[in-house]
Amino acid sequence: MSAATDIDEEISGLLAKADQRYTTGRRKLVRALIDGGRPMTISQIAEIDSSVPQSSMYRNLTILEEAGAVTRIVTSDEFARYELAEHLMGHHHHLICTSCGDVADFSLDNRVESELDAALHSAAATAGFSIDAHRLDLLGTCTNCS
Amino acid sequence: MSAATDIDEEISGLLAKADQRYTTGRRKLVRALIDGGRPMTISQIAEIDSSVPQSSMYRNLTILEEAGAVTRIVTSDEFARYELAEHLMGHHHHLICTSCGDVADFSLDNRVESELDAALHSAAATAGFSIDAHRLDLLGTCTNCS
DNA sequence: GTAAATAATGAGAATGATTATCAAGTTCAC
DNA sequence: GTGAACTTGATAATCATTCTCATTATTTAC
Repeated sequence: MSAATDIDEEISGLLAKADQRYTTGRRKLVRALIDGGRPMTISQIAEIDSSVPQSSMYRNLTILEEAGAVTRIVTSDEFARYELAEHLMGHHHHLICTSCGDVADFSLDNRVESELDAALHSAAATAGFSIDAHRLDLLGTCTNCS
Repeated sequence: MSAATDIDEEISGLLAKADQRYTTGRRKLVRALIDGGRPMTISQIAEIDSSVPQSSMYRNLTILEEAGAVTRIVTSDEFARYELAEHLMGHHHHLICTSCGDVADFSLDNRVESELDAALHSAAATAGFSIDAHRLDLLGTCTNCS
């Protein structure tokens, strides 16, 4: 778990590599993502920092995603959600509430995670599929909704 | 793995329970999903059976989903995909090609699957989250694209 | 420093998958 | 067979997201 400053530095580097600047608007988005602490929709990010116009949010979240600093996730509802990329957050998974749509993070312990990885690699090999990442979500009901 | 006839019968029952008829158009959709053998977009289904108008596809796939016969899955591209529900297909996971967007099915062996389930239930319990299902996808490159 | 060059911003228009509408066609109950 | 209730399909409407472009901010060259 890095301090916010370290994250900023890393993102600054990622953007530089992509020939992009780490502007004030982009810093605000990153700050909001850190503060939110879970994958957030555009409007949830706006609730945290309403000073960033919507069109800039979309544009800059896309740029941050292309630079590898942010991940865009699509659940089952109609809104995309954004969170800091896995190498900034640590590997984790999502609890998706099918009632309110909200998403929270959780992780599995390393033993389970690596057994799973082994099984996934062997399954992928059989199918001739080359793995970049895996994605594991739980669908159910969160504390607020139950 | 049930024969097509058994699937039809089961779907007929699911629709009846939802006060819906198993009409010709809905049968065609189910047939196309069986024939496709993987989660398909609206236009991929139309390639298999072009006799069903687009508005009916959307409407009836939604009805089939509400009846529990079909699952709608959203990956990262802009098109939703549909497949037969898990209790008709068997529990499985998805290989999602980040290059062409296509999705294929695979399964893990039962030992891994039940260890995973145990780990997931304990993680969910900690978060006070009640699990309905889990969803595990591999992101990478399929044989066609590599 | 200053001015030209280049990039980022923000307001609003455009796009496109999906959903809603509604007149016409089907099916069911009696 | 008739009428009520449901389904269909063509088209219009919706709305998250993307694009456009004039304005503003930042960098670079001198």
